[in-house]
Amino acid sequence: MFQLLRKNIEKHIQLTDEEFEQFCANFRLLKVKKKDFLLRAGEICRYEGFVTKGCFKVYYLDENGSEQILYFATEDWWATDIDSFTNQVPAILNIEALEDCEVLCINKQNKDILYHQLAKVEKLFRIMNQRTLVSFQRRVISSIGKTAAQRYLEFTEKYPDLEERLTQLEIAAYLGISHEFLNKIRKRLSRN
Amino acid sequence: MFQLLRKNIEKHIQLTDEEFEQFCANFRLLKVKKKDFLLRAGEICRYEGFVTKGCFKVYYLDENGSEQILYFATEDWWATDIDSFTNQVPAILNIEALEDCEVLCINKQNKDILYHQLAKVEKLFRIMNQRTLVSFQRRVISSIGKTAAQRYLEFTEKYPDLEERLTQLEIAAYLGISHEFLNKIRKRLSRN
DNA sequence: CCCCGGCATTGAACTAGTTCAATTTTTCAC
DNA sequence: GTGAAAAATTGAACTAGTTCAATGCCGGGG
Repeated sequence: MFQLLRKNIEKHIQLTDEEFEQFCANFRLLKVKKKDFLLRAGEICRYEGFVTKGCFKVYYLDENGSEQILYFATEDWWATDIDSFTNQVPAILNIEALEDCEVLCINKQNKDILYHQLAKVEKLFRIMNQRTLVSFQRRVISSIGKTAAQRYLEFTEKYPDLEERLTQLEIAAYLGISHEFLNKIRKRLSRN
Repeated sequence: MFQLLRKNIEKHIQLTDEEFEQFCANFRLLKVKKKDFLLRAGEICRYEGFVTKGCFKVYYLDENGSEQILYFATEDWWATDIDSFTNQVPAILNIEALEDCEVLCINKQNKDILYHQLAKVEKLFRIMNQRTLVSFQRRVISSIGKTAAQRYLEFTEKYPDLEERLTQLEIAAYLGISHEFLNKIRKRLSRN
């Protein structure tokens, strides 16, 4: 559990055993049952979470009640409404468990403590934010420039494991198309 | 020129005069004429630039030769291909001047020096990345969930000054629609 | 001053994607 | 295991957005 977290952050910075101890001391393990929420839009986001088990959907719910899924957070992913968490303002995103989940959570206070105690942590999150930013920039490029079928193929190539784990409705809400149309795309593709 | 840069970074962190001197010493002013490129896809992005005059478009050029504009960088904006700049890999983005421009540029080496010399700089870019990330997340939500007309209205509300400065083609390439259709949206809206 | 290349405008025909509704299949709670 | 609910499948009618082509506009370089 914590080993997974360690591996995750050591992609970006190195920590001694003591430093990692100190790092972990600020997290606590939360269990979230399927269909329960880690965050609801309107609330202030209390946690930044590192998923160690299960899968969440992070999504925006529009005025018509339709979901736009920003990303899926499975094992080894972070999940939060960054704006709400860092600025302690009401969230616009929902974070809901698609399976029974376990998440290592840190709150704002503890994160600020970490930033003070360990200079490296500032760098860690700078790099993580940067990488996430790059992937969202690519997603914008895809969503404004590619067809639904192309975006679907990109999705399956990038996250082959996710496809089996999710329903057609969820994938459609991620791609920004109706689930009926996704069904037609799949049929078309399977006929080659 | 440097005052604009100072104001820009002091939204996020405070610097003493000496620190700011040190900060600035790593930048140099570049002039880029209309239609010239600050970066071309395929090259390695040499600079991270802070625009002090003019306007750039930062865009992806797809296999069919059509442009997807990621953002416009006018005065007080930063422009770069982050992935290419930080990891020194070939860029996928083009950065082209829409007007005669002036940019304060820092190269990778100098940026790394800054990260070492001034711990605050790490924080500065962590926060800047974070804010940019939030705005791209919102853009993804819009582009997968809203109609072209809604996205156009969002754009004009968010960047009222940009609308007059750009051509219809450029705005359309930002919204991810054809310029003909943007024209029809505008006509429809002006008839109320 | 004029001409020309790039931009805006418009309409017609088309295609991608949606909505609705009906039916089947799968899942899963009891 | 069974019944109910959620998800998948499919088709028909529709709408949003594209593509192409023709025409007009207009601003700046010679």
